[in-house]
Amino acid sequence: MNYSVQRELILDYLKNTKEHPTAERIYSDLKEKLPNLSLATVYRNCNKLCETGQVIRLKSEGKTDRFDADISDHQHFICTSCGKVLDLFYILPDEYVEKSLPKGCKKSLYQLYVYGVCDSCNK
Amino acid sequence: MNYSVQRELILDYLKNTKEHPTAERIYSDLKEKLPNLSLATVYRNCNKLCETGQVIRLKSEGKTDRFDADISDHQHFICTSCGKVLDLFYILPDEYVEKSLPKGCKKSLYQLYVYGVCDSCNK
DNA sequence: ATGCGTGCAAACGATTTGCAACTTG
DNA sequence: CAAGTTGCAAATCGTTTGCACGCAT
Repeated sequence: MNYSVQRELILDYLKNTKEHPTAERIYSDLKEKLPNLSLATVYRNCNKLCETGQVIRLKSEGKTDRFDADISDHQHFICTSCGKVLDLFYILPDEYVEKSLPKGCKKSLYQLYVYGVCDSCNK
Repeated sequence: MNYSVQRELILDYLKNTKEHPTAERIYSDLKEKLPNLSLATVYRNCNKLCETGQVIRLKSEGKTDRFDADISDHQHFICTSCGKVLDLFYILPDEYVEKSLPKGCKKSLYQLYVYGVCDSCNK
């Protein structure tokens, strides 16, 4: 994989946010620095970064996927009211998950989504 | 919400399968009994059944969502090779999940997706 | 020089919507 | 009769792809 300015900036952007942004969001925010960035490039790079394991793709409440460059062991809370995604530091006990797998299945990773209403929406 | 034959058959169909079918699948299978069923009707009814909590919508590996009328406390294993979705009977300890929530957040439900390779794909 | 990455516009595929006709209560 | 539901086709929207050009190695 060759170096590219776009990819570097996208990864930087993702590493410096806690927002779990959509591709569209990454695109519009980076457009300032890279005026002729295209949305397709954002998608292409996010996909590559996912393949290399540097980024995680999240299925959020709506239809739009979100991206996260925090690849440490953590899960997500999704607000069903505003759609916001927050980090959740609940770690599942591996042995138990392992035991509950259907026969013959090998697990690679898991994602836990907790749905609910966030602090600000509760008011 | 009024009664409708279509909705009843869709719910019946979902209750009698372990396949976690896509809308397309429900549509083509029910087409035999209801020759002029339309895909839009399947989506409309699955959405309504989700709203009333009788059905759960699953974000699967690919882009197509799947539906599940088993609303008991269970989770899902997704095969990254063939896309199959299997039930997983691992129950998260509620109190721990509760404790890990960001401040002020109220949880309603959670979904755990374990990714990996299933028995048949392992061979 | 060769191939990888880009921007653009067009294509794609899953899901939703507007509408007129038909059921349901 | 009023409101909810349907089938159809068209619209929408997130995401991907083909292409010609430019940059990395």
